[in-house]
Amino acid sequence: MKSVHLAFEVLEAVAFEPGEIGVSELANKLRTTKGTVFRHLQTLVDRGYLIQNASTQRYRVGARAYLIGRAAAERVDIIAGSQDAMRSLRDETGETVVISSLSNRGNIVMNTLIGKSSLEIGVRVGSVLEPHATAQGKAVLAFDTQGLAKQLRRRGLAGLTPHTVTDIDELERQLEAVRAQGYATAAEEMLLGISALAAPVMDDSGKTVGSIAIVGSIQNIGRQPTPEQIEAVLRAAQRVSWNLGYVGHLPFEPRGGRAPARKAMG
Amino acid sequence: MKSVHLAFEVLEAVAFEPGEIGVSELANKLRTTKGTVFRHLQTLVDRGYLIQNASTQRYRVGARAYLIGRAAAERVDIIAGSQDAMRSLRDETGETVVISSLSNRGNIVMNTLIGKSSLEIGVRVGSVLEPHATAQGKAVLAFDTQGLAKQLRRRGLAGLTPHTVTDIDELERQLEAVRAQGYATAAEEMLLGISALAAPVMDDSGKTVGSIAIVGSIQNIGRQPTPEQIEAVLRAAQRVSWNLGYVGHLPFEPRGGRAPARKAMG
DNA sequence: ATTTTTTGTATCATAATTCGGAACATGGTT
DNA sequence: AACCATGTTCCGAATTATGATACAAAAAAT
Repeated sequence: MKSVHLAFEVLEAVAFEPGEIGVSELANKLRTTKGTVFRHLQTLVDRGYLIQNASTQRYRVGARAYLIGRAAAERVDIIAGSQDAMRSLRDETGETVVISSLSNRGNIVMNTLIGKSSLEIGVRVGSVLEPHATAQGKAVLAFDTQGLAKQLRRRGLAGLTPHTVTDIDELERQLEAVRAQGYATAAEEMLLGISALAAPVMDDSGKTVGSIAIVGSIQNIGRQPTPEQIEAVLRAAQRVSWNLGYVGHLPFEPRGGRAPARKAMG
Repeated sequence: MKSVHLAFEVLEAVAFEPGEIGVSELANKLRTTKGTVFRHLQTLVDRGYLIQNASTQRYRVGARAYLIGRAAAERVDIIAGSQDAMRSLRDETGETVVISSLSNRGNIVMNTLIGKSSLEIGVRVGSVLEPHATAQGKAVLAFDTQGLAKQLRRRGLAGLTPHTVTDIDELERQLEAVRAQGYATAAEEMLLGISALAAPVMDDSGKTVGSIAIVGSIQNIGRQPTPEQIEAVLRAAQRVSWNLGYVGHLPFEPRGGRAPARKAMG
């Protein structure tokens, strides 16, 4: 479905462009001809997904794109089902809360709630979370059943900071620990000074569909997070999963039963 | 651009469907064949705009549609520029606030903020506002320069309640009043018991691009709204218009404020 | 001012693409 | 077991999108 794919390429290129963009610029960004891009822009304007600035003749995203996004927000389960849990988690921990969703395009940041610290730490919605260098990535990898971890062996692990796990066997060991604990951490593995704590979110079929995480300064979320932080994240993940129809408990037991791993480490 | 149009028809049909929908149902809703619809569904799933429920094999809107919408929310001026004014207006009046945007598909509800009354009155985002039977419609008609009012002559005015204005000349007289006052009202003209008060929103070129309105019970927003309500709506409209780059004042003078220095947004 | 470059838009023949019908597979219902 | 409705696959026909070329107008450069 070539033309449809191209139409969406055009839509996305314009939508994610800050400001406006013209036909020519788009054409060689998408490696096509001006004529083709022009035609696509026209139909998208027709449909209200884009609008053309009458004076500059350049294009920007339009109202209809916003409307289908709103419709989606009500129906994409992990968005609708995480609203309350996000707020609770933010209030309990004070940290920035990040929801990510696993799609065929990777583990994508879907929603965020900025923490209370005076220095605001955020993550851009829509960005792709590195599987091996983020807490969210590891939380999802550990409980994934489609063999995502296998794919990493071929690709290799890029080192983003001195703390990034670049050895695949070391990563596997960490994933084993994540499975045992029910949560994943990543301290300064993506960006120096920033740390995260994440837990997986499951849907009604028990499949891992995303994660909920807190992200903050390494000063607030330590290499070994506090039991309170862990408990709060696990509880939030459980709540969201239940909202998605997940039955039973996540691999951990948030309350009673086996306490979260809290070994006295050297 | 036939296939692209159809692709968006499919996307919209699925996105605005409450719950999930199947290939066959979609095919005769769009008057096409199953094969064609199926192919389109496939490419949309490919791109992440739709997802297929593995167990029911039916389709629903997906994460990417949400992301596009989020990107649009930041760049569609009237959405981004009305956030604060909406909240203020809601707090000042206690009523439900509605933002609408004028597009080639009509005057569309883009965003709402539910009022404080215990009986919640809302308007569905995405719905089309009747030009002649809503305060928002009249506010836009009165200040429109593209001859939207002319088009109504051909179409005629459908009576939705006993209070709907169905005479085109009477409507013209009302529009004249709207131009003089800067605001429009519609008491029980769309739905008995419900009343609204709206003011137009202008962009940097001075064109009317939408409206901001309060909607509520006829008990709270009377046939002749209070000066406080009128003042609040007018001030909100002025604020939003300024945020869109509109220079100078709307046709009224809210309270002797002056326009801020023109500043590019984004 | 005048040329040069770059922009958005229009046209058109070719070729690749999408379409639609029919056939197949599968699961649920009668 | 037969039936019905569903999602999916296949393939020839022809509609449809493509990209080269051309044009107008606005910037940029001379």
